[in-house]
Amino acid sequence: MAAAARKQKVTRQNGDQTREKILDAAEASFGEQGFAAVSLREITTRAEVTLALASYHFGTKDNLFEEVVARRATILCAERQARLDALQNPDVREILGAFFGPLFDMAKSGDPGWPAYFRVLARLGEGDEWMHLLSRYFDETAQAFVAALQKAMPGVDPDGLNRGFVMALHAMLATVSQHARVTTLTGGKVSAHNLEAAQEALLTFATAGIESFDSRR
Amino acid sequence: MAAAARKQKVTRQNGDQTREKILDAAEASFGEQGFAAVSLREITTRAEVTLALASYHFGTKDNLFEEVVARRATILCAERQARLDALQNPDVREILGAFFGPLFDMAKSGDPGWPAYFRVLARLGEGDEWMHLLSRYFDETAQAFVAALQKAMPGVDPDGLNRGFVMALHAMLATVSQHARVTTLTGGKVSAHNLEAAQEALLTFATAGIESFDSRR
DNA sequence: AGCTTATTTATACAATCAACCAAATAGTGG
DNA sequence: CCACTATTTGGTTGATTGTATAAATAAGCT
Repeated sequence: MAAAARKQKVTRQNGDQTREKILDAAEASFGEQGFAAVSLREITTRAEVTLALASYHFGTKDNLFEEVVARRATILCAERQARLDALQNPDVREILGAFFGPLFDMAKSGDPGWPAYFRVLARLGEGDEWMHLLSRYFDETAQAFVAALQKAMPGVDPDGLNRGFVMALHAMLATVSQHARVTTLTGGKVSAHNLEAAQEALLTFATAGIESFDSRR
Repeated sequence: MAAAARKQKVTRQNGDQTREKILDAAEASFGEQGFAAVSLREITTRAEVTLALASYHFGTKDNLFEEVVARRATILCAERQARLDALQNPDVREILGAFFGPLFDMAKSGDPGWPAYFRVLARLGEGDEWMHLLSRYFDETAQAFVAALQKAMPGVDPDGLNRGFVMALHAMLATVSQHARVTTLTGGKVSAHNLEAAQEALLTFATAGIESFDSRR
């Protein structure tokens, strides 16, 4: 019955449950309002734990934020890499599909944590304060995708390709965070929450955008 | 000699100068750190005025922020609209050029306030808290451009076009705010501050992206 | 000159913040 | 059972926050 493992698990289980509750609450609040606008009190209240537990489990507010980012980053990047590796001689659309796909699947998974997480990521991309987190958790996978694109488009200027990839990245974040701009701009006619249509539009848009750097077309 | 006008101007001139100083400082700080992370004390210190002058001239912090957004929004939208109106039977690339162009011209104008302002705008676009400001100051012009695109691409699904426009918008903001992601991703090989190259890449990327919604191509 | 108004200053306030700490609790291994 | 460790609690600390206010300054107008 693996008594030792169970005992150890039971011992830490309470603590881990608390950790997760705090991370969930922090993720939701950071996604809604951004890092600076959220207080630890708001997070711990939302998580239904006492204030000091945030310090106990995460030390500082900065550290808590990093752990929020890190928690799902690993899952996300692993899935991306797996989809990329499964492709054989992929074209641009397939590569970008492997890059965008996991986000939409997770957004539609029913776990409300994922949409909240994407809003956190979108905010990460707004300033340079947290650039080191983006680099640490996403650059490796991102570079693999850029390399794949380069292979699919031989002879294309790498600088332009990198610029295009980053632009596609921002378009992606604006989409999966379900940012309401497209809704207000159209007077409510287009909903940011229609992920099916958004995914198709994003893939079409980004594929054409990136392929446009190939002068042979 | 319009003595009355001059007198009134002189009376208010001191006040207007401090107003501008506060707006400049607020613009710079908000751009660097975001709304919530900046204190009024930091702004007034930077502007070399006393704290209470912020309250006197702008009332609340929220109001100061709105005036920061509004100040250059009118200039920007007027220039955009003028360039759009100057076009005759424009294609997609020309329309987007009229939309993006003013941003780059102003970024290169030498006034450091413009880059700071673009960083503020980029932050505005990441959350929904300030959506009403975006709507109030930018929607009218933006809708004119969407209409122009629709005219240049008759028969294209308007929803897709709107989605494409918003995606182009986010790519644009990431570009003109000179966000460092492209720099870190490439290990410093591509600089976010190379506006010439960035403008060309953005226009190429966005044009192809939006034209991709035209099924006749 | 005096009266009025706009601007600026210094100061205060109540609320909130992140971080810290000592004590209490509970579950585990010896 | 006892000692040990992880977890949780309640309370405090000193700093910082946005906003408000009363007094001072200056400048224009009659």
